[in-house]
Amino acid sequence: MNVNSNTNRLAGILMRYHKIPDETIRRLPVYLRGLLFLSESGQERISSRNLADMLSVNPWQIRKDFSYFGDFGTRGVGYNITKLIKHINKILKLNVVHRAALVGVGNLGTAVLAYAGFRIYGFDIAAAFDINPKVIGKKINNVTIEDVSKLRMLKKRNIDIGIIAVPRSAAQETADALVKAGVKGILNFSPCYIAAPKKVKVITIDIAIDLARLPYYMPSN
Amino acid sequence: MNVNSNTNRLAGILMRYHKIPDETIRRLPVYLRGLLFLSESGQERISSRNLADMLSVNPWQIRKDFSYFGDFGTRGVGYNITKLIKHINKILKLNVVHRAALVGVGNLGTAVLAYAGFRIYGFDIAAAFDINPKVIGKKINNVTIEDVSKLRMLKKRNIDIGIIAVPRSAAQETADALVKAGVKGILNFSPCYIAAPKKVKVITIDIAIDLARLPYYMPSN
DNA sequence: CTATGTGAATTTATTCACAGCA
DNA sequence: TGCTGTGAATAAATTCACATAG
Repeated sequence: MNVNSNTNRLAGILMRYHKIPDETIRRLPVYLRGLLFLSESGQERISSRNLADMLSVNPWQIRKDFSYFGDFGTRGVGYNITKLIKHINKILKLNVVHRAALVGVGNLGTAVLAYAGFRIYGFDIAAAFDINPKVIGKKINNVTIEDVSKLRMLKKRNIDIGIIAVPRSAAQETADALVKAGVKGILNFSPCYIAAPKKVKVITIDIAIDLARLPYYMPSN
Repeated sequence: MNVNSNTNRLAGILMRYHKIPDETIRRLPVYLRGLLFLSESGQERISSRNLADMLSVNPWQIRKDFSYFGDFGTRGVGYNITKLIKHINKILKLNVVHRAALVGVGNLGTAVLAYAGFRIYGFDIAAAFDINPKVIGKKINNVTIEDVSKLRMLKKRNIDIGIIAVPRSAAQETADALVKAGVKGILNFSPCYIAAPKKVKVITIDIAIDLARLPYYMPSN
């Protein structure tokens, strides 16, 4: 009993030590984007202050965020950009290519399929599905659109992420199918809550909801 | 001087009293979406618990959020849905129609223009601009695409929101043009920071950045 | 002398527990 | 009795200040 309670306490301390704030995880991709930009332009080092100015955030926020993972920088010098990119990629598990399947190739789906911005984070949209016979067989961005009934065994095809871009009424069943096919994460563009097993992470992006809080912050005259 | 300091203190107290957490503002559109859905299906009342279950959040979070604005509900009964919708719309300043101008009618821009989800919050994309002669003059969703050089005097056209869906390299100049034309808020889809005067609120949506934190939360096996 | 890394202080947000009203 | 509304308690995130390393 004493042993147990000690073990639990220890586990608690270790977990607490390793616990990364969600807000930090949310910011890491932003830092990464900036760092990749700097890397492309050939820069080798950067200080927290300069990176902060560039991204319009606070330097101490950046240092605090990085400090959760160990010593990335060199005191008096700054951060080595290449090294930092590698570190962040590893933390976010972006150091391996993630293959994704898109479901729903309408206006938004097409935009997603054509969007180049995913590649810098190591994402590859490797498959696309739709229910509309008119678009099935078509090729967009080197991806041939398949019948949605073929949506299974994604795990076998090395696909671990699903992207939902279907109408709201079909969103949940699409999610269910994706889970069944073995994806471990879902990016949902439908304006609704998606239920999924705990082991599958769902992130919902609702463009309208972000727009909806804009007027609140706009001056009235 | 004494008077001044008292006034300031009073203003401070009043402002503190009225200060709404940003996180609450972020959640209001989510509640609103759920309530609109309920309203459509004819329901009249709902309790914080039922709404919470529906949206997969906590009841006390909902009650706390609403409590910043006064008494919306009836103890022992719940909330009147219609009344609540009106209240939230007013808080978010969605009780007037907001006309928006879209700049950049590529894949993403087209999807935005075709997206019906904005309407429930009272948004109306009233104008669209592009630089490509091939699309200028075309009509999508009843909006005729204009030459981007015509992008000015949006205020005169009663447009107060700008939506940026151009390549990153043109994002900042587009924002500058929108500000000059008199918009008070900008929704930016370009993967970069946008500088704007303080009086203009900018909200950036970078789809890739949201996707980028998905693998972190996905189980490794 | 410069810029990181981190405990401590502060601020902000969430959760709880229950008084108070229908 | 049922459900809201809200102070108080807790937890989380941000900001600060400075010791520390190059």
